[in-house]
Amino acid sequence: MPELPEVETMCRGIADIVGRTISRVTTPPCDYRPIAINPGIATINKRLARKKVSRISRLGKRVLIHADDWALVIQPKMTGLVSLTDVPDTTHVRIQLDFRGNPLTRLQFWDRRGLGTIQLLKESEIERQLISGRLGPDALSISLAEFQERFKRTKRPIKVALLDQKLVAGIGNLYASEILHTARISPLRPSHEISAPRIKRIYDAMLQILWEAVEHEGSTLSDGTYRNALNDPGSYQNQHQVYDRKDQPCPACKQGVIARIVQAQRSTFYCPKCQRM
DNA sequence: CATATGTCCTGAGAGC
DNA sequence: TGCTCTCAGGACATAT
Repeated sequence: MPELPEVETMCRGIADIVGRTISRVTTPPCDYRPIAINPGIATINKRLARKKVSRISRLGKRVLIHADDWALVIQPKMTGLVSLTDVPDTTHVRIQLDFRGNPLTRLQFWDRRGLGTIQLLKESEIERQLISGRLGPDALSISLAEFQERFKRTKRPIKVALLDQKLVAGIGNLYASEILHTARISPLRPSHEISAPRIKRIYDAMLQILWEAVEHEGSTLSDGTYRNALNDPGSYQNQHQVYDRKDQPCPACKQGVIARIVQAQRSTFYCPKCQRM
């Protein structure tokens, strides 16, 4: 489940295509239902062929490939992978970019479950289509003051609020549990009831966890599909304190036992002993 | 407006 | 062994 650290790793992994000229964009034949792609592949190919990639950027959990005044926006969602090297199989490749020059370089977006999406947007449309009303500030750049302000305004449990991309962009189900464990805050606590110093603890934990996870190139879970640009797994899964560790002892307080609960139809893992407030 | 719920999708793993 | 069933969750659509 690519969240901010995994998507950031994907972006860094494809940095080599900056400066390269796209020769063509294709969607390989696929037996599965076609992925959501807008506009169609023929239009995308027409607009991007012969254009030079100017930069790569990330918006929350999306990868943006900029060329000319276009941005190809890839949203990996659950099982998507953007890579210049081998993807797990050839049957779930959803889009491929070929480049002039070295024919071995090609970028593939692979997505087994096909929940991911692909959009081609004018640079000038990014703000209106992707950001305003949809995405809050990025988790790695939001200020403490803005973070406190935003989480003061919702009554939902803090875990559920952390997943709302309109409040802060980039946190997903795995890192939300890890962040709250490091901050020693109960995932059940209504966000607006949490004191400013405790919200600061969550903010600090968010930056610490996300940056550490970026350094570890993300988390590769038991399904093994998430890989970095060299097709190696990430290593942050070895640092997980609570995620998917139900019934194991809490690594922090050594007294509690990790519990799994369900909030907003998502698993939450936490230590009821040391995350009481 | 704020919040809650349903939906999409595939394949791993559980259980019998 | 082979079958059926459940579950994983990001983000949008729709309902309350």
